[in-house]
Amino acid sequence: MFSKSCEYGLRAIIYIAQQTTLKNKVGLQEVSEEINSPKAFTSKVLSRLTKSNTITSIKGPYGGFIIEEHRLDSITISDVVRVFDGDSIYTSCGMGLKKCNENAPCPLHFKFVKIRDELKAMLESTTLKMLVDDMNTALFFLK
Amino acid sequence: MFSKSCEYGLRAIIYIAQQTTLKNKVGLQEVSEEINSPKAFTSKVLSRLTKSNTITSIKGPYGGFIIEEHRLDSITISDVVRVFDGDSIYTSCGMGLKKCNENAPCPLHFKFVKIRDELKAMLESTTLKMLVDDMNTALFFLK
DNA sequence: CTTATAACGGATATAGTTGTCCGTTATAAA
DNA sequence: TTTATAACGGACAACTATATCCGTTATAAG
Repeated sequence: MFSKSCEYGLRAIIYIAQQTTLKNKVGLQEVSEEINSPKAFTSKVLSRLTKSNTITSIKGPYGGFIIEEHRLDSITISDVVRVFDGDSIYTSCGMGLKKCNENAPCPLHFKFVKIRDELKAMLESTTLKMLVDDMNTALFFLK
Repeated sequence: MFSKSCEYGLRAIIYIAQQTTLKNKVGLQEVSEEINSPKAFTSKVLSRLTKSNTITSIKGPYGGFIIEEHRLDSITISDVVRVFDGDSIYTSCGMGLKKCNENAPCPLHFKFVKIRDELKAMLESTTLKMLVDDMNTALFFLK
């Protein structure tokens, strides 16, 4: 469904979001341990989130990664997915046709669009804040 | 969403199904032209569909590929997807956790399962016969 | 039986993704 | 100003998916 980069990115940003609400700044080492991901690769992943202005990085001693708290309810899962995988998940044809739309549909087009739109709605309506709140009321895992 | 192999496989089998209802046997050359896919690679794809007993191949002159007509309403899109991509699309975690289920869920698990189940239901309920019938009542494209 | 045809299958090439390594840059603390 | 720390960034390695090439096998027709 999503690329590995995107999967690590989702797990990482949710962990950072959670720690942000606890006023903790976290480093690469800690993130990769807590989400069980390869450290060097996770570094690239976090850089992409930083360059897309989704998270904030602080260099040097006592540095790390944070998310500005007021942004937790404006950053959605869809935002993160777009950073890594673009919008292909929302637009690309199920059977790989370059040009497939309601005017020139593949045989699966209309059934596919229905599911795709629901996925899109779910990802766009789910914010980091909602997920962090969920994690405070029940047990969820990131590794 | 699906692998390239799977995408070619879906387009190919729908084309073969359509031609089967017109009593036509089709060859590799024709299939790859009609679905706009690389010929040699499509050969591998069709071999997988043959070895999984989804389509039938006939070697030698006047050979080609067919689908036994009585099977058109028992072969689903899901069957084809499983041949190429297994059942990962139905079972794997959205954020890549090896062990993610309702007892040890990732933060997206329950929202994800909802969409996944709808996708599964759609793919499992869509038969080749339904798609071929659709193609007789409106214009659909395979390339 | 011979020939032409078309699927089959093994080997190899290419591309993209995932993953590692290591030196550089920024910066907080002493 | 020096030192230690942690993110950054470029190069490269490994792996997987995609794609091609070409000889082999089966078989229909003459």
